Amino acid sequence: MVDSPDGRMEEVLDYLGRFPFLGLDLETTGLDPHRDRIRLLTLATEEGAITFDLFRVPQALEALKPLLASPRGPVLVGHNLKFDLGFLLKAGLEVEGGRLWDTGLVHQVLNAEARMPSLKELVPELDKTLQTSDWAGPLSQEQLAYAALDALVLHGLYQEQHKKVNQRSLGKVVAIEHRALPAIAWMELSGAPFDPALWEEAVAEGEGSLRSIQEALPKGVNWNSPQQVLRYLRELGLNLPNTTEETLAQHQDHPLVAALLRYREAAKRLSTYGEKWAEYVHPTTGRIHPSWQQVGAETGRMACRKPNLQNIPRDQALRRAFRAPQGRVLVKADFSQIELRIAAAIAREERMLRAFEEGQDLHTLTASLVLGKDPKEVTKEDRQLAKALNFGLLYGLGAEGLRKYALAGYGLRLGLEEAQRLREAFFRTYPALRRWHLSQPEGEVEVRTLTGRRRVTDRFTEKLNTPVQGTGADGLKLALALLWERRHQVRDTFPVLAVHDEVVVEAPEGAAHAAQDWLVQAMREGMAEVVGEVPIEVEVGVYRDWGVTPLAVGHAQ
DNA sequence: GCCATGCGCGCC
DNA sequence: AAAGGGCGCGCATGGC
Repeated sequence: MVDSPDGRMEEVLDYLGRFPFLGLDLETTGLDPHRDRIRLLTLATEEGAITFDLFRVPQALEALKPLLASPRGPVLVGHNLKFDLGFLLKAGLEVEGGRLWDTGLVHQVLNAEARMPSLKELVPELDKTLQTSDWAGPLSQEQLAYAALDALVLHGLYQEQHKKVNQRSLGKVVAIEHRALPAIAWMELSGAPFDPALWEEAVAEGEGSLRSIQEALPKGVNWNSPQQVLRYLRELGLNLPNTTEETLAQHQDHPLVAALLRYREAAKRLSTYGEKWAEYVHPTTGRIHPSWQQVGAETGRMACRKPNLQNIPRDQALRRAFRAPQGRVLVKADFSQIELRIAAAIAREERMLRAFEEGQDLHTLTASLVLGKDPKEVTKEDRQLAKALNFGLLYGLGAEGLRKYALAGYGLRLGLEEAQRLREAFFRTYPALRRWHLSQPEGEVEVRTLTGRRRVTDRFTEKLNTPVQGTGADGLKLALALLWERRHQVRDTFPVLAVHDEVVVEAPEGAAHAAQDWLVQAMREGMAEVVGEVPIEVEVGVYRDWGVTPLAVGHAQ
């Protein structure tokens, strides 16, 4: 326990610096790095733990900088390090990802799990009752022992996980996760800029349209209840299997069904994207700090919660509420058709690869090849159809599925035979895709992304989708990692959103150009590292807000 | 009142 | 031969 400033600090640091790895754990006065403070910082070696009481020795943090924040040094082992990094970052201590080992993330990578387990789940004998005790006042012996034990158990876990990572050849993936980790902590701490007044405007308009739609619907039925809707429609003589948009879309000619569809859209807007959002604005930063889940999907994709910023409607009225503060801008960049490129690389589909190399529009190409038209004669509708073919058939959609998918997703009505014919034409056009599908083994197998991320599944469609979606996630994480590692190339610039194939950063208006280059280079290099030979295209623009009000547009290949 | 589940739908 | 995949959240419902 280090609870008084004395001359031993240098000695202690010297001692700690000689170990290959250190368990790291913070006890804080709360969960919010913007409001709460670090009380204890524990570093554990296999010999024992040293706990610094930062209330009594605040200068210890500064003294620990050379040990914790230099690019080289002991591996820092912790559980859910995003939490600790948020507090350390807030305190001005920047840790490099190459030195980290997060037992939570590694467990998720080892088992392809979308949820991070608690440390208690990995070390059942651990007693967590003190975790939520009062860490602001005088500390009991039990509390001190708890802080030390938490850090100590990490050693055993690290050894165990390290072995499994090597056995399953997951070293590369684990490295990607650890390099991305500081960037994600950074993004969460920074938060997204949000203007509640603009949001409220959109909400008010939504309320108006909901009211007018409600007038077209009979009273006495809860239109939010699928059960009641189904019963009502049956009384009208419409016997439907369910009330999904896909089903209802086939009866749009019925005025009540049409009104119901409009009601659903308006109601969704107001329930999920309504008044509640004011609560998410942080009282001190004035921004929204969602919880980014680094391994949020079994494929390796990220997820986002409380609130989810990855499913904001594309409606400009809502997106413009994500608005940079005065004098600042948002730079938004996204990968163009990234999953198709990755699929083409994995399946070695020469025709697709050639099209990408020549800079062709793949949806137009598919339309022209499948429909036997000159590319110049491909209509907007043809291209829409090709989009449905490309995205649906790639991952194992059947003819019946294609019909529904084309109708629900693209508003296109196809007959079953027509769908069948298009499906066959698609696979004749891209024979390597067919071979890729046919080459999938039966039963439970492991599938991997191009970086080696692993998932075990027995489902055909997951065998196809996981390597593609997961490789995209790997490339995006490498891009985020590069932003962190190259953060000194820019000033006052940081990531605020990551949406699967899109990254948004915030920058001073005068530095927009530099921020754009920084972002585009990281995205190109990050993705290029995982896909190899396929060209990567990144579309980028500078805006006041989330892609609504442009200042300048650029293009980089 | 709390909690789990199913349905439905926003995004990629 | 056939099989899109991945999330989070709000509401309704039913059990306690």
